[in-house]
Amino acid sequence: MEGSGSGLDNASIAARLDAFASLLELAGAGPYTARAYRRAADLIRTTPAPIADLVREGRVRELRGIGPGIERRLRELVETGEIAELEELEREVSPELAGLGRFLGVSVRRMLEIGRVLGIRTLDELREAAAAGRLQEVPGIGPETERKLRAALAREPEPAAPRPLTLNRSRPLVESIADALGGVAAGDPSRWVDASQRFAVVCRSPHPDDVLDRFEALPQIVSVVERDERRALGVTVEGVPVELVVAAPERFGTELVRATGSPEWVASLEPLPDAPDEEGVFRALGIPFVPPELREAGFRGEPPQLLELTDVRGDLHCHTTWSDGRASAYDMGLAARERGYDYLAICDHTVSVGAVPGLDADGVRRQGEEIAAANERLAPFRLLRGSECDIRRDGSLDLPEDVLAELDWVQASVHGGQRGSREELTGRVLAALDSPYVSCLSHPTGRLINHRPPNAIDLKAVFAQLVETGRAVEVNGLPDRLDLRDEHVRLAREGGVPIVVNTDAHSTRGLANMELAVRTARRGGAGPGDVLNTLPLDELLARRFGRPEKRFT
DNA sequence: GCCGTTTTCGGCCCGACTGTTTTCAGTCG
Repeated sequence: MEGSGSGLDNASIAARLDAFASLLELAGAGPYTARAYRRAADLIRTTPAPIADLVREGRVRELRGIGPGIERRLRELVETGEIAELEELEREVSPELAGLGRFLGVSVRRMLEIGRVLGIRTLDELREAAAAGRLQEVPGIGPETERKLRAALAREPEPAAPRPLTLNRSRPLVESIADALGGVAAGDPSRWVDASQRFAVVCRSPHPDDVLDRFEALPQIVSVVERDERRALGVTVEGVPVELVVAAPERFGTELVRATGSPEWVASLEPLPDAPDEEGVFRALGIPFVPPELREAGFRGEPPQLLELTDVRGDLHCHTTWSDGRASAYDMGLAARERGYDYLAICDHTVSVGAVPGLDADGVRRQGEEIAAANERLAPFRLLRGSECDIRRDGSLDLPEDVLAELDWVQASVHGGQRGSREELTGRVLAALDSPYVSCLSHPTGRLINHRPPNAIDLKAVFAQLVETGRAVEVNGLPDRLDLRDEHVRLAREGGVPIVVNTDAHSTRGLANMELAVRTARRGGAGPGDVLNTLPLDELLARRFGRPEKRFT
């Protein structure tokens, strides 16, 4: 609301851009044009930066995603209250229906087709038509699509909320600002929260005005929406709010603990004593130092010994050009050796994944020859012959037993049919774990942060089966997976399931995501003793339970 | 229409697959 003299708040502006996007798309504008308007609308809807003010100040283009074209439309909207071309387009089609497509998950074109066939122009009329069972009158809509549309119509629209940032974006965001100000990154990313929403930087200075001025002048800050003596709330070029706290030197530790911990955890320690550093705060509280990853609601007592990145001796899940990776097995091995590892398991996809190139039995064997040759050049470092073997719809594995038996390490994963029922998914995974050749279950819940919810799988049942047969479960370090997530790591660890921290790297750079897997494991309280790939290679291979000798003797 | 550690043009993932439907949108890594 603040400062919007024209009465145009961000939500209204975003709604107009969204409508424009839909109608431009319909009018035959390029798909990238419509996408650009939608992205700008999403940004404007969720940022606390006052867009109307930024337009008047000529600063709106500092936001990433707003260029000269959209700025022109925004200026028109702010100055005249409308976008003339949009009003023109709206004479021809129902803007309400056009906008609905996005909400209901169907294309604008189909939405308007629904309106044309059923002779309706508003959401209320659409609801009536749906209730009257008329949706199937529209060509291309069968019983299944009707069911989905009715379900979507029954949902209440969710209030706009900014998408949380995954760690590959959230950490650089706070770190770049902290570095520029000589401060320390805080907020959710400092605890390695997988989907961060609260961003903060804490600086130490007896002259807060200087720091606050520098913050306002940073190139990555577009707008400062709140400022008082020692605190400011700025909005970055990504539209994300970042809190700056300038602590007096004697209270730096206090403010850092406050800005790092989750609100619930901080509240449980209040009042926080003054101290110049974090250690001083914990000392004054009379409790042991708590690593940032554990500063969550409910944490009490003595922190366990946590896994360190340097404990990890190898990575047990990566891809190569044999499937959808970008580097050869040799290059991946070289990069892993440079990271100080002793081993790396090459686990390319198998054929039934479909959407990516996958290996069949013959491919796995030919790759084995390449890996053997690479090992001669990499020794004593060792590439392991592995597979990310798909768990098919019927719970069977996507490679024949004799091929699986040749491999050193088998990750098993569900790829297709992830929206199946709890019974289906749990059954599939348990059936796959029946095979003695599976070493580790990959990305068990299949979630993709901001894209796909976790599968309906009974993790407790799966964990019980893993414990019984001594197989491991993965913490996948891809920033949008982090699967198992923190709370499931805790569940696995408490159940005695061996954990493996992996990157699922598709390039040599991807191997760096090990830190995300390690931090996620730490958030779940995992120590080196819980994690199999802290072991030397011979011990790791000796720990592969469930091999034929165990099963068949 | 926007953008840049492929920087002022050429990408912006995409192509096979699936379910539902009979032409297309969603899914998957």
